[in-house]
Amino acid sequence: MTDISRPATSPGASPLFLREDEIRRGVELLYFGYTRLTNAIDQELAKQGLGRAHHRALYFIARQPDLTVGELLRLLAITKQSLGRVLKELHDRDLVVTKTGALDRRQKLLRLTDQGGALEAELFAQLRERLSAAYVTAGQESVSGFWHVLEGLVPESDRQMVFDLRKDKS
Amino acid sequence: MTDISRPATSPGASPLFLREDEIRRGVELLYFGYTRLTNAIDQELAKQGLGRAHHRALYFIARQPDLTVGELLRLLAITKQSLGRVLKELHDRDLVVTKTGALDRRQKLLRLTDQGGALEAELFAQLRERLSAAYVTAGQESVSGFWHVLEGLVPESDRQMVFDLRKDKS
DNA sequence: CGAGATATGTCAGTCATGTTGACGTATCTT
DNA sequence: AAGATACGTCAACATGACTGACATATCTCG
Repeated sequence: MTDISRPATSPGASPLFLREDEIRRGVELLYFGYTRLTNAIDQELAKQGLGRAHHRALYFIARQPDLTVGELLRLLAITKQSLGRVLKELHDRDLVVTKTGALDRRQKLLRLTDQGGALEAELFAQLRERLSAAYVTAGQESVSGFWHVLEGLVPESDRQMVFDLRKDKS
Repeated sequence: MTDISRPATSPGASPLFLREDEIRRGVELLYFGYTRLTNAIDQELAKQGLGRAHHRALYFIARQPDLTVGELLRLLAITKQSLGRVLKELHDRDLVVTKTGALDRRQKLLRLTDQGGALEAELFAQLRERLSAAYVTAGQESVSGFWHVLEGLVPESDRQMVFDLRKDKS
């Protein structure tokens, strides 16, 4: 597992010639890290008869209450049809409620019910457990690097949308 | 949902009390980073009439020639049935060949054909482009942190398997 | 040598989640 | 008043996963 730094022979070498192994390492860790993290909540979801698609919707609605359907569609990057099914199921189970937008009455604003909030919190607790452990083991410096690299993987066109999750809707 | 964190003043506080926002940021970046990276190769795959499942198999076979079916099953963490379908399609398209294990004749060792290797290389080039750019922007220090955190997300029980990808089978 | 474990393949049926393309209604904007 | 936008919904279909059972060849060990 060697030193991944720039080619020893050529300190300023072009980014295009990063060693293949460095790239493969990233691909693999991203794959295993992501899939294993999501696995962490599958059991909990299965108990409720829900799938990962439902979790993603719950997650983003929890993250940004009064999210519109259109915003959620852009975040998930799936079709209206697919999202419609998921939202209908969440609504039928009283996990999500919608209200008509105040500024634009065409919009539907999404919110979790108390029950939905409780479920999301339970699922989030699993994610927190895993990610916290990884953060603590790696240390604060590493966490910053982790974020930094991942930000670079999000295409320019999506970056603002992702960052906006951290703001209140006001 | 307010600040659940430890006092900002207490650097060594318990891992259980990392601020919620730090965790959510990780979840989101991991989600967007992973999905956007995999999106990068979907178009190429679609041209060949293949899906992501095929790519994952191609990837790991390229990574470790003479991989056995059982090892690939453990890496992908899917069922024999699912993998069987994928391998059959790759075999039918002359992208993958199998040979009987020399040491254990029950095993089938998997390898890419020249054609399979060429396709994998083309797909890998897309991944390299994206990841290289992210690495370069973030810098070497960040890349190490990125790896370090992701390693922490892989459960102990899988870690050896993931690290072993970097070794030759000899 | 023979019994049991292991590596692989395969059957049939099902499910979750995504897709396309068309169309309808309410509402906003100009 | 006309056109754009936000949302919902129809039918039909694709992909990739699942379960559980069973078959075959081969290895390992007593």
